[in-house]
Amino acid sequence: MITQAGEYALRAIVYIAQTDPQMHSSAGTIAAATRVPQAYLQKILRILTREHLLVAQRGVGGGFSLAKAPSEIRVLDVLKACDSAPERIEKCPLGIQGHTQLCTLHSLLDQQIALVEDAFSSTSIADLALNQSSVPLCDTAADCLMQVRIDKPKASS
Amino acid sequence: MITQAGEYALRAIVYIAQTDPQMHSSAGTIAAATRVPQAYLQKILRILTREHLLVAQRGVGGGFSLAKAPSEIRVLDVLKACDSAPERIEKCPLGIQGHTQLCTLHSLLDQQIALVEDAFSSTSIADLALNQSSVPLCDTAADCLMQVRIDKPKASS
DNA sequence: TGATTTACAGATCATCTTATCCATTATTGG
DNA sequence: CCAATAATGGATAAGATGATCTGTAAATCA
Repeated sequence: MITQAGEYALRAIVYIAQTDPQMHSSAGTIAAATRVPQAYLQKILRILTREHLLVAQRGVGGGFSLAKAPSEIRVLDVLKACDSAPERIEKCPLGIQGHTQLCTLHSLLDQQIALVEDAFSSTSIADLALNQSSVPLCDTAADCLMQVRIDKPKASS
Repeated sequence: MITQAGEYALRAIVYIAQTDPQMHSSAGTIAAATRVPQAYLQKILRILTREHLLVAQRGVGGGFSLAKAPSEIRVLDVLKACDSAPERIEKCPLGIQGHTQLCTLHSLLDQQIALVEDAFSSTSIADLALNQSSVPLCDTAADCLMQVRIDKPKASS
């Protein structure tokens, strides 16, 4: 349905939307919380930053935060950013001249794509972020942060 | 949405459904008509035969034909045969213990998958095959056959 | 200024999907 | 039996996606 990169991007951006808007989340923290390979996630976060869905901050206390309000980011925007959005079938995939209308098969396929695209277009990250009645994406932010700290003991040399 | 193999498989099976049920269509003929690389299509046709959606016949006049009535073959069956069917999200993709319910994000994704699966499950090949009111998948069978013949001149050595 | 943190950039690797090629086997027709 | 046709099987190549690694640049803190 969507690519792995698209799935990872959505996890990351939903996670960030659930954290304090003032804070930055580092790639390592997000990776641990969302169970995504960190090195790969970093590339995806870079893409989302380039596409102005996130803002990045380097150095101590840095990381990533949303570039806009969660309600202003559509699921479709995130998927488009990492080339994972469903693409409508514009013209005959067989490349037959004169087939100006889609055949029955491709009409069916395009119709399904259209429905999915609609759903992703009308759902914002705010709709997916944690609230009273929703089920959380991952364990609580506190848990995740703890886990990261535990993994990094002080070097003693 | 679906893989290339799935798309090719559907093209092929819809094409065959539009031909005389008594006749066999060779891989070369189907490939030319549906604009699919012949060598690759042959592997897909083999899969569809193994899965008992098609029957194969070797030798002169041989080729492929449907194993059942077009109305008895669902789009979903064809996609499943070539591992291109949308897969429901059964459990938390993050692998978090205790997440017995899907989070809001994955509920959205699973819901879309379910809708598409439903559509593909309730549409048969008969629904896609040529009839009075439908748009054809490819050029007429006659055209396609001609094209194949033209491409194969008699060897003269 | 120096050390630490963290994002950035590019190269590389692995895996999966897509696609090609060639030899072999079965079937038909003369 | 021989020749032609067409599916089958397996090996291999090419491309895209997913994932890793290493070094560099920027920011913070002491």
